[in-house]
Amino acid sequence: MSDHPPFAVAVDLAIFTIRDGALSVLLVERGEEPFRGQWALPGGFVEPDEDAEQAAWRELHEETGLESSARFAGHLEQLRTYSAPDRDPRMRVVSVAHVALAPDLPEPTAGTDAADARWWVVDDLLSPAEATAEEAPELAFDHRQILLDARERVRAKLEYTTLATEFVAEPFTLPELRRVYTAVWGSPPDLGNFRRKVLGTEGFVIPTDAHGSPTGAGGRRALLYRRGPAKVVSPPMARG
Amino acid sequence: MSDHPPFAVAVDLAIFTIRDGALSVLLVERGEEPFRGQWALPGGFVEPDEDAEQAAWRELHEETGLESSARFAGHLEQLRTYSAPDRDPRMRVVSVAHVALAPDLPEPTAGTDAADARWWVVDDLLSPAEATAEEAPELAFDHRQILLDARERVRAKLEYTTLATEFVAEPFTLPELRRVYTAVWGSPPDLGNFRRKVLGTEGFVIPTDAHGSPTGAGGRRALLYRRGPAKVVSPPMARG
DNA sequence: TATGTTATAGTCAGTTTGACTACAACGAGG
DNA sequence: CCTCGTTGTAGTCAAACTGACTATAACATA
Repeated sequence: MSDHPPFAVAVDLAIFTIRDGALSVLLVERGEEPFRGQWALPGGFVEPDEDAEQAAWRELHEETGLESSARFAGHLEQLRTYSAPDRDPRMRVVSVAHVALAPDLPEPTAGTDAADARWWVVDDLLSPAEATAEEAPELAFDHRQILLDARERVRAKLEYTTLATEFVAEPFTLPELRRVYTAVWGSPPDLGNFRRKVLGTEGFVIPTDAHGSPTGAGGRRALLYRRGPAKVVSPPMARG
Repeated sequence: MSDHPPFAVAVDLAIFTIRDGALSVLLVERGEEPFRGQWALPGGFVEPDEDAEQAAWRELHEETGLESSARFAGHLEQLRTYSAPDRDPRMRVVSVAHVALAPDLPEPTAGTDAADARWWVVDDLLSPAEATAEEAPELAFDHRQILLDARERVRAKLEYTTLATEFVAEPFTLPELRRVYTAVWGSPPDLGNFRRKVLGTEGFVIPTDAHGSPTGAGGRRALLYRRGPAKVVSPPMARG
């Protein structure tokens, strides 16, 4: 075994939500060098007395404006660790990236060291033929790769878990839940088969006896459901 | 954003192989404090000019005795990062754990700072009613948890990927491949259905025209196969 | 009240599964 | 060299699940 050179350890977050039917991610405009003025995933350094997950929760609360008092409804999990020696020009920084997702997150407030913060449509950011720079800026550091990995994680997890319910506020309707899949996968799952799968999976959702509100576009009002205790969907739901 | 306190960054490896029909993992006996004399996953610190994956490969070669010259046949992937503040009593160390697996790994040689190194049966180490201390020592640091997570990763990946082929040396027979599933899952998948799934999944295995050698227990000799290009199995193979 | 829109229910052929049974090929012991 | 136990291979069949539909009920809005 050799020496143990000092590293800085950071967390970065890909915070997802569904806005206007599109999978969206929170980015902050950097107010400091390096990459000043560029957009990046929110994040920060791990403090001496916390682990990476606690740091991620702390950053999540800071960036979304939900102070620790407010109970955060949603999901946070570790994605993977990025550790290329030159990923930060200043110094050696390894980043433990996390994925978070939640319904109904408010417009963010710029953090202390961020010039600005807003939601972006993920597919715009990652489309190969990048849209206009207005809609798809280059990301700082290796955050484009992190975002790619994070999107794939969420896409995959919708297949074999009940994670989609974390994207909607309770109570919710099945059409709302289906729109989550549509946003994340890019195309809607078959309506009838989707219902059959969700309702046929024990503990995926729990029916209530209430009906949703008018959507503004007419049509029958859907039943309202709550999240069930089930976590896995087996066999998985097929991706379009 | 605050300061960035210094951390040490290490990698730990859960190196799996199948020995005598049992999923086995390589442990080293620590020759240094802390946890001197206890058994631990092999690992080491990340050097200034390498990323975590490179460090993991380096440790893998060192610990298995395969020097970089010898081509390592197997698989290495990142598992997750463990960062509890008190996980190492000496100092703040975050560990990027990896899972490796390979066929036919030789008896290990003790590394420079390890008193000893040998293979252990994973299920013995992790069984709730721990067997005798001879067969199931307590692991140093949080390595029991890492090993639990690593085993679950391998179990899960056998379901929906062709990873099992990384546990056998080419060319291999289907019964050999089935023994991998038996060892990892704890019970054998149905013989006929297993063949149907493997042979029916395009690119899982490639048949050769050669037959295996006598097994010593009589019986028909099985056909030999090579790994195919397919990486995923969809729908997954059912576990037990 | 008419009309378009949306949720819900049901159908049906084709595929995949899980649990079997039958057969073929081989090594070893008499 | 013939028989027997062992192991690999092939096939069967009902049950479950899927993917692609059609039909109908329940609304909101005009």
